[in-house]
Amino acid sequence: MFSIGALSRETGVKIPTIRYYEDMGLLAAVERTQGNQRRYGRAELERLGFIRHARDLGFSIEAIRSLIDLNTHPDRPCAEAGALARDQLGDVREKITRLQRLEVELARIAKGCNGSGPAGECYVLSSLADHGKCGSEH
Amino acid sequence: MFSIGALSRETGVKIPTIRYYEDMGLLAAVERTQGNQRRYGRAELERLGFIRHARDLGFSIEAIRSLIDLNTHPDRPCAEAGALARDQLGDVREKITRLQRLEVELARIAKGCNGSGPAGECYVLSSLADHGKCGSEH
DNA sequence: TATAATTTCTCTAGCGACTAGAGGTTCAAG
DNA sequence: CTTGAACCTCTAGTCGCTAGAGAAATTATA
Repeated sequence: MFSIGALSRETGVKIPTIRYYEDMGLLAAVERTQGNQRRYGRAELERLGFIRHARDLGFSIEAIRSLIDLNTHPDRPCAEAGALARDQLGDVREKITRLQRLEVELARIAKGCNGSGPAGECYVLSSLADHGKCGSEH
Repeated sequence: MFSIGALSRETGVKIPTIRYYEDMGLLAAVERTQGNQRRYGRAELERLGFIRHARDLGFSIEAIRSLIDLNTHPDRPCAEAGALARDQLGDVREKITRLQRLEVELARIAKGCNGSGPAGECYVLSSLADHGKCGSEH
């Protein structure tokens, strides 16, 4: 039996976040001591690990709710889980593409500034004022 | 003289967002008609373009405040603008690195699920439950 | 000029995923 | 049995917007 603090130490998830996951319905409302304090068991430790791992991979709370739902119904087909993972992968790839375009522009802009001149001649500032200087859309 | 709606159409920035930028101090509080409606000129159009461009590149409102500050004091050294751009570039590169690690893991996880079996045997779900299956940290 | 349609005004609240703090209660060690 | 750490609930704040209510101003048409 873990207190919320012990669970937090075990999993690396902060205490208010654990309570937040309970509010969001990702963690069940566990049993309490007579003094109203939460007491967790192995099952909750594992589920919290699952949640944390999914969060680290960028899944939304909403998506995790679906994943947990599947996880607790092992007889249901797993196509939905695969779809969620592929959606997430698509999102990540989109973000990477977008960020790489930004990287190119920012590198170009940052390189143009040697920091020695006055702001009136600064390439960073003039680049921001004039989108036309950018090589691509962003 | 533009109304806020005209400014919005010109720049592609939504009306509530324009008012938000004013609240945040990025756009000056412009003159009003007798009926209290905002009227903008060329200067605001350009500044809003600057803001939008910087936002598109991922600069925070806070960073943009500094950039605008420099922009309106052309006599000051531009080293700060360069530093802000390099910070932003560093942020973007960090995000890219992180997302690329996620991409690898997600691709591995998603690939393991052909969607035909029951959730009880789903590779996506078991991967989420067991971080140890991951090739690297994330 | 009268009226109707559109735009604008301010203000409040909501999004996602937490995080921080106040003020009070319970637990565990000595 | 006292002390201090950990816990409880609740509210509000973070960021960068976005949506909606209800009222007032502006613009277009008859």
